Amino acid sequence: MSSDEEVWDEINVEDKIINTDTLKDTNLHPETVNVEITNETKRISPQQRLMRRIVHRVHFMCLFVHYKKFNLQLNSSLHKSHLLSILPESFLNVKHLEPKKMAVYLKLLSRYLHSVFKIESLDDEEPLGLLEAFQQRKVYEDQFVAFFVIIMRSLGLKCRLVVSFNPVSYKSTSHITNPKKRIKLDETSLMEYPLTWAEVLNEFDKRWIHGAVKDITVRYCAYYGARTVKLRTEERLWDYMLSLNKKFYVKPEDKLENEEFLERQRNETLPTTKTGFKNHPLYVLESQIRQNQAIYPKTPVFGLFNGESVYSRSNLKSKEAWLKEARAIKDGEIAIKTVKARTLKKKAASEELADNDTCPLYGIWQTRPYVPPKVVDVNHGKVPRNEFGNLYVFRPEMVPDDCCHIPYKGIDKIAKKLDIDYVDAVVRFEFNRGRSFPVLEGIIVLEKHRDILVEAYEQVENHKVQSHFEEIQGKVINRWSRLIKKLIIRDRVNKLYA
DNA sequence: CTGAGTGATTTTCCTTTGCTGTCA
DNA sequence: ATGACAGCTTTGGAAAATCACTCA
Repeated sequence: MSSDEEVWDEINVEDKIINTDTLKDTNLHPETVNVEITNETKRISPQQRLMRRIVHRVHFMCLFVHYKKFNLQLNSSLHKSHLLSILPESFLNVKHLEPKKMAVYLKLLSRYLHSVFKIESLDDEEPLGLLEAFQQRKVYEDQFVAFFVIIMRSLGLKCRLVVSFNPVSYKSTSHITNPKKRIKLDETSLMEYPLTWAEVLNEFDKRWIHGAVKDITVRYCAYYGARTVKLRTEERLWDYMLSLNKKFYVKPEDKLENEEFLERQRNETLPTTKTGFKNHPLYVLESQIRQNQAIYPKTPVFGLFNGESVYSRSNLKSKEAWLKEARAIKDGEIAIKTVKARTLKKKAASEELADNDTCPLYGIWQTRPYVPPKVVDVNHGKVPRNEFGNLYVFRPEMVPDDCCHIPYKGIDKIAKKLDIDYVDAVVRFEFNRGRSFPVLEGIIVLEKHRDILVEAYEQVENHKVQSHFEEIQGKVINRWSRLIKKLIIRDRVNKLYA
């Protein structure tokens, strides 16, 4: 980690991206040059902001990948046997200890490991690998924690490597030039759980890496909702990285912990400042309600802040936006709010429709899960379709019963050839030339046709690959035979006339 | 030092079903 | 002939967030 950081420290983000665009802007207003220059120096330019964001992201991803790999190393049986070999016998019997005894045990183990390994800082030297570090009994802090985790895991205890990321922030230069770092083995939280922990603690973002990856920040931040969450700049990137590692089942201890996290969030004390309420994940003040938000129901009131009631937050969405989440508006529901809608330019101005300029918004309590259209008769039936002759499949659950989505390119032609009824699948909308257009990916067919279609598709694809191969093979053979014929001719000519 | 307030600037939100020319 | 496909052009206005600052 420290090596990563050194690398980042060397990059002076500010200096590299000053280009002519910013100068051009200042020159546009010669009469206000002074103002412009002070603004220019005080506020970072869009280019700088972009660069910082990229640096932030790359740093974040490097940390993520580094620790994921690091953690995988900790399961190696070689490391396990090495570490177990230096452990006194008294440490080996650790299963089924009471939480309190466990805490004592962990303290002793930690003390013992400290006596064996010398912890070095990583200032100048190239860090040693885990194996060399073990042999030389010299480790840096990450490795010390790693050894702890290895021992725990080889003794059959569940142990996480907890890593707190502190990627360079793009919000303030001080973070880029002086990243503060604090790594320590925290033993207090070990007391609370029968599970064993090793953690590497850092300033705000705390992540769990353990094959699967999990965000456990809530446990460590007192003001998670009011403060910490807002320091996150790349929530979408994080969600994406997590989704790559998602496990498809929830282990019992995870379930328990997830509940604990929810509980912790709920129990977090109300923010004490107005800014603390701004964009708080749970609470909202009526005066801060946004255009696409509403307070419903008006109970419970969580408390008072400056004489204002504190409510829970609920977002409103348009019918179309709900559909993208596979939810439909219940019958007879009336919009909570109405906002101005963006009416796209009609082809002819005269066709302008008057009723199109508002957008009704609904809350989640006014919706139900989307029910896809039914196949009328499975035996002879056709795939249902909407007024445009296709189907919305924004989410997997939006595929009608007895139907399936085959997302292969070119599969529609095969279905057509086999005379199988199908409809195009609309997976999202995209904007182009000021208008939105559906993006089609694959087709929807009756479930009973799936196998025959996929088989046919594979055959066609195989055939394509095969014929491409044969084409190339033919060319190669042709060239070789021409070359050899010509060589034979040359040889004969040489013999006859040389 | 902290948080409310401020103005300039950036981001988000809303929407929702082509056209044309080229080439195999 | 037919159909696949690339290139086209790149909404737009309002509201809210964000940033970098000031001030109490």
